Amino acid sequence: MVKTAHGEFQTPVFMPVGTQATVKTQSHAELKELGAEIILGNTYHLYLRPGADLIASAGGLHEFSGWDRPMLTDSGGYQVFSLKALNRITDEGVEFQSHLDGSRHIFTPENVVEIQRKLGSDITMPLDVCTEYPAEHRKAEKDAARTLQWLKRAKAAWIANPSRQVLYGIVQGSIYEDLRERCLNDISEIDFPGLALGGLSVGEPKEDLLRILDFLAPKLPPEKPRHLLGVGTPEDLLDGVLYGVDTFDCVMPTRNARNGTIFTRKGKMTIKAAAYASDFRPIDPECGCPACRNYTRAYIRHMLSVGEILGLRLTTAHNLYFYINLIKQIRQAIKDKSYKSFRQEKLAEMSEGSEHLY
RNA sequence: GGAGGGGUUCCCGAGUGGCCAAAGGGAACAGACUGUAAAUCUGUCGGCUCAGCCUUCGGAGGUUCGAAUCCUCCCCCCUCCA
Repeated sequence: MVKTAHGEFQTPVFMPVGTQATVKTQSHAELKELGAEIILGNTYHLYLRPGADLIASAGGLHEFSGWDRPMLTDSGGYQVFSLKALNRITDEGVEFQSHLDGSRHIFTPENVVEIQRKLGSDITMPLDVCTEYPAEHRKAEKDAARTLQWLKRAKAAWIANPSRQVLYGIVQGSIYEDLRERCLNDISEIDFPGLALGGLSVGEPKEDLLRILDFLAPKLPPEKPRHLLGVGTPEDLLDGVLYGVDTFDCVMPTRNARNGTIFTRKGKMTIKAAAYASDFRPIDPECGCPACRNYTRAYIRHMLSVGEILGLRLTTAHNLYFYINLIKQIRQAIKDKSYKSFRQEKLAEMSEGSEHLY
């Protein structure tokens, strides 16, 4: 259980990504119905539009958007990675050009704290350098050292003007155990209330992700919540929990939904496939989501192929329901002290293939 | 009846003697997507025994070393005039 200024949420939890203060295609009422307890917004995107001051003048993100449950904002560190062609990193911070109009901006550890203060999110992330994959040890080391300096400055900025918001630390270090360990040790001296693991699932082999999680898990402070940034697939969630991850965020369920990939208990289903054109059954007869309760595969496929918005809404609702429900089942299994066998069963079921849903 | 324009690979549409199995777009099909520049992107898209061959640009015939492109006749569509 994690408490925030806007209520509490249970862990482990999956938070849908709502970059621009909206989880694409879903209303807040719908998100709640799907069981979303916390959502994520993005500092970089909201800073550019509509602007932190405007959101502050509305009273913060919660007032602005109408979402009254907890909210986490990512720092823009990921955009340093995903929009790297548009920015330049220095010790001071990141000089970047807006992907919208090319205008120049500077993000520093300090002003990213300040911007998020204006946004009023409950959990905030410091500016970090998300190391790309593959990266040589030297490069990863440099990024990690810079991230650490930025974390110290971010923490100092927060202390200078404390708030009810919490500021997490972020562990970088790419796929190198020595760097991950050094990051963790250095960060522990700064005393963050929660820790995020960054720079994972950025293209590295799955075994590297698991190796790093396995390596870090016993070294992480047990009393502090652990967030696994940007991860992942349903299988990743099952694995992450094994290593004590408390919170996850990922665009996968929402983005893949819009692109026609549906997640089911028996694995992925590409609903746009011709095979479903005249399949008048629900996606999954055992799923309780709004799409499965009321619509057929053929109809959902039709909605997507003709470009109707309802198709995007239905697949998004299904995937979020699937992720959130999976997490709920995980919580129950943990309560029942049967998580390891639960995980094995789930992984086995997911590998069967969606053609075995009936 | 007269004048003009046009029929191209599933659709739209470029191509007016060789570099054309034929631009581009769409559709279709397959794949990708992990702190969202994403309702996006990539690939395939006549057939085969696939570095080659065969069939194809309304139909038939002809000119030419070579034709979707030139000529003749025919069929169909559109616009304007009567």
